[in-house]
Amino acid sequence: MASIKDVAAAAGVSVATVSRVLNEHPSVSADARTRVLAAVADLGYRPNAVARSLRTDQTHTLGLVISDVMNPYFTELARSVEEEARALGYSVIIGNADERPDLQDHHVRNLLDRRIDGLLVSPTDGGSPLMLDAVRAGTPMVFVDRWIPAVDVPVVRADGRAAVRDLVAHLYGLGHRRLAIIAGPAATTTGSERVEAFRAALAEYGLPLPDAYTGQGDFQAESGRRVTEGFLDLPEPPEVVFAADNLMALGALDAVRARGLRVPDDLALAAFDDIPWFVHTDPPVTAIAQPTGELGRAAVRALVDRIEGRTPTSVTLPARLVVRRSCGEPPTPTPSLSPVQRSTSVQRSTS
Amino acid sequence: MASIKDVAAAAGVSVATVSRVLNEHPSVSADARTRVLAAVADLGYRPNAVARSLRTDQTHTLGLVISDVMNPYFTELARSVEEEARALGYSVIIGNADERPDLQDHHVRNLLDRRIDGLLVSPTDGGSPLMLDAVRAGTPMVFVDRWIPAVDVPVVRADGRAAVRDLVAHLYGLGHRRLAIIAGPAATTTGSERVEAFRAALAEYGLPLPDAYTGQGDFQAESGRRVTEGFLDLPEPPEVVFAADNLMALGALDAVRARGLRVPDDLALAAFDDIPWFVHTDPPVTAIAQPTGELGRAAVRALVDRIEGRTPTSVTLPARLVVRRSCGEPPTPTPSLSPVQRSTSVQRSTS
DNA sequence: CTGAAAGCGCTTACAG
DNA sequence: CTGAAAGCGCTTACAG
Repeated sequence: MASIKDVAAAAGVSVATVSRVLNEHPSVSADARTRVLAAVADLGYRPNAVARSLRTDQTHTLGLVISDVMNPYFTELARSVEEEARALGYSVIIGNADERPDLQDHHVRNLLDRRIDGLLVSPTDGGSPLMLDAVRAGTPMVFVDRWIPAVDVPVVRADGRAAVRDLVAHLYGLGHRRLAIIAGPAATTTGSERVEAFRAALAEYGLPLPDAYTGQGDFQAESGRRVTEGFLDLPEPPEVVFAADNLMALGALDAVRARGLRVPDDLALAAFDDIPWFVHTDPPVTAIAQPTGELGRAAVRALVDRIEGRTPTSVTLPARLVVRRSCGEPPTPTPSLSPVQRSTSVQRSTS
Repeated sequence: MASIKDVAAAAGVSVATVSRVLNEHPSVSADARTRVLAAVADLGYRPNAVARSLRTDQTHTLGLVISDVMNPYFTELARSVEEEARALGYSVIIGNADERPDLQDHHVRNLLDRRIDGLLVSPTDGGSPLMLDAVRAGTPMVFVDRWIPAVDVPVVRADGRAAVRDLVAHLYGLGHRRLAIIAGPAATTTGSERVEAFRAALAEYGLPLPDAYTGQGDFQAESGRRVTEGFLDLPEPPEVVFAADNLMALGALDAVRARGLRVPDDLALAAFDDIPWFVHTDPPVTAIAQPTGELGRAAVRALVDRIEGRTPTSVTLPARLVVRRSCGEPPTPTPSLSPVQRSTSVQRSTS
């Protein structure tokens, strides 16, 4: 592969001059520029980004460590992150932690070794020593979706509290009184926040959240299945289950179906995280939607601000309830033709 | 950040010795090794992968360019690629082409500039000059899923022909005679192969595939919707639509639902690519499943073989039909409890 | 406007 | 077993 030396030789100039035209440095004669450009085209020369990074100490690369790529929410997040980063001149390397702290550390270490300019992370746990060290060492970092308390890092996330309250109001209005939750790991902020918001909202209606109705999941489908089976085995099963993420909702759907029961007749279901497929499940799932794309973009902007010396700011965006059919909602005659706005933060889904 | 010089100074040895213990070179005295290791731990030293890459001319990194991350099939492929690569000591950088040739080129160029050791690609089109040049220049490359004919690059893919024939037999057996297809882009191998296989299978039953029943899609949901609407507007609409990928099937589902019609009663549906959600849609979708994880792993093994000087081999794995309910299949009393093996390559889905 | 030279952080023949 | 030195491909003050 041609190097800058080859180009210099072909153009009859020094490597310094080649470098200058490549980096659009103003002081290069028109003549030199033309000859260099011709040589570049001729040799099909492409600058070696590795060498450039070593010299300039910047890689123009962002690391993104997410908890689970197979989760459509995170896939969409990753997509919007890459888009915004590309628009700002950065590329991104994704590390998939699969909800495993050890894998998360593996990726953080790998990314750090590659000297990425900054790190976007949605922590799987409460924060490993490695991650804490990285922050302390001054690595530009921003948390997305999930965060680690007591660490001075900007966080970009959705606040689901209002939407959870809307959901509980919706369920109560539908006549449900025995509400259960499949919670995420308590070590994650989203895991604990969603149970707390749910519990608080229930309290507003004088409803309890007994331990038996609080299942411990891990944000993966299998745990949703397991917890739901436990609920169904109870002497008095709940009337509705709220899954703290879309994958656990999928597991819940599985569990109900496996017993030959039906949603919502035998057990109603609502989920945190809205995804395209929820429109097409049987029945369509009532869910809380996050402004995923906007979260990804805002997170990148914050990180790039930090990297480029500006002051990054934390961002909190609202989530909203999307009502469909999985909670025993009265059927809409022509669902696709009459979208009904229920309130500012509650909307009936179209299609 | 501490460099190898700092470690050398702290351990009272030369940088060469530090490098040797880091790379587990045998000829280092036990004493030197201990002192170096202590210094490394002390300083929290981590080798700079950028510098190492520049020097050794290898990045231990694989590039993966896929056509669409939001497509669950490719998400799963990416996941298995990363897993196998990690097991073999490589990391992977994913480029999402979003079915856009220009974006695909952007990523290929970016990856090449970063001097990745090898490239895994699922081409969006017939092959850009850039990609062809890369092959010619000797960049280790392997195609996954889709490939470019007339280019001497190993390809790892699934052969869907037998499964498509099984599908047509299944549909014929169900009484369907007017079968339509939502095809993928003709410029992609999977796009053209699936129509051809479908047409050939229909021919075996003396069934035609009229132009009106051949809709041109682009593997994205929106095109599935548009094509399906066209089918429904026909004086004599088809009885069943076969979508050449899961996203277009989703669009088809949308279109049918938007008209207040139902699958399979008004229009039956089958899809190429099986994904977890198809079990939970209304109705569960009959689909052709690829051995996605195995494809990803085999592709990585082929690429790493090529990189490390062994001879890579192309791999073709069979796809198989998974029968569910979207084609008017007779309902199974307890679907989850009685999985029925229909033939070696046709199975009735559990759950 | 241009080039010679230093240096980024490593690895690795070479000599001892 | 160990170190001095060269060199990977760039960028960038410095001098002219």
